[in-house]
Amino acid sequence: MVKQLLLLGILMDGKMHGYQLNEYVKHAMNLYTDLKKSTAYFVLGKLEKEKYVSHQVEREGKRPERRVYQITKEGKLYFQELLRKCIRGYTPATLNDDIGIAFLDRLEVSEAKELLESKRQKIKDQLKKFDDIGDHGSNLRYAIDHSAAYLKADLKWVNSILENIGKEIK
Amino acid sequence: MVKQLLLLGILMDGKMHGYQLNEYVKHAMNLYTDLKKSTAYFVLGKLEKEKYVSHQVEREGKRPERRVYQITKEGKLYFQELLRKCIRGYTPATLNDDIGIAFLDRLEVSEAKELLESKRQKIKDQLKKFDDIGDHGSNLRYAIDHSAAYLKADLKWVNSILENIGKEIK
DNA sequence: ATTACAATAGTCAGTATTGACTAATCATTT
DNA sequence: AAATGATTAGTCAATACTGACTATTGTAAT
Repeated sequence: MVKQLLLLGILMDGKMHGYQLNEYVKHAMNLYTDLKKSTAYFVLGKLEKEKYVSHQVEREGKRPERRVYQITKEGKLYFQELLRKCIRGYTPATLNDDIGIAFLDRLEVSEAKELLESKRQKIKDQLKKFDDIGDHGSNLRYAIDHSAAYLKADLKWVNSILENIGKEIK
Repeated sequence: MVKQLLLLGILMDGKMHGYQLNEYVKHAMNLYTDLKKSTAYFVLGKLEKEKYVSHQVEREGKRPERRVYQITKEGKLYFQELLRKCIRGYTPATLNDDIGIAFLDRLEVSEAKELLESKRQKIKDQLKKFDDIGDHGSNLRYAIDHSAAYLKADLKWVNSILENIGKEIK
């Protein structure tokens, strides 16, 4: 559903062929979702079946044929609907790695510490990447800050686990 | 992979039949992942194919037959492997609703505000639920705090969008 | 005695997602 | 002239996941 919104949103700005779409997603939208090429084609196919997008076949010089995708009138309406639903609703983030912590006591304390240090380093590396991103005045700014906030929460989380891991027996 | 870890981890504490497993997940593990019943059976089937779990058929009184699942020796090793991978690695949380914000300018400011208010209320409701959870001394505490931290980050995120939404033209 | 609902145990068809693969053209290097 | 790698445009089999459905037994209400 998010992926449909993403593709429709891009096509709202004009027609595009497959490669263009995928490159655009990979470079300009990589923060929002990691949409694989094959998934993109699948979603496009679905949107086409529902008449929300259409395509014409084009060819430039001797290059292989390519499909230029275009949003339809119904598609534009559907985009608005999805957009409203997405902004009105709330999908809490899922805690990906926490399940491991639930079973932390199955490991020896020393090993657990090492592994957690490794996780912490990865979080720090990610965080550094975000610090290196300069000023995006656009509303990409919100997504960047949002991601950074999550990363900081993750860092605190690991730190608090590391602090408490030794002193279970008080 | 997280789901395999979850099921194996539960089975590490003893054999269980399907219903028991699913109820346990639903009540004790609902914070970690929302594992559907049919997914649970699917994952169990896969784990069984790989020889990480086995099952015997039991029956109590005239109740329908049921499968009692049990972790194998290889399963215990595999659990350790998954556990290490899960604690060592890091899977950043995905920004579910941010894609909507990317297209926020396709809506009128007044409507956008209303929709965002609605989202904000939902976040607040969630947050309230977490505040109402008392003291869990166990390592469930970490997951609760982690979730609450994400929710607070989400709240700040929405607030900052709401604050800036009017004054794009300066 | 009957109705209704929770407990019990799963199946299955359909949807979503991905990794691996194919294939042609063009520019650049060697 | 040959090799290499980016550009271009997808397909396909396999995997993962879910909602909707089926059936039986026990238990409490009416």
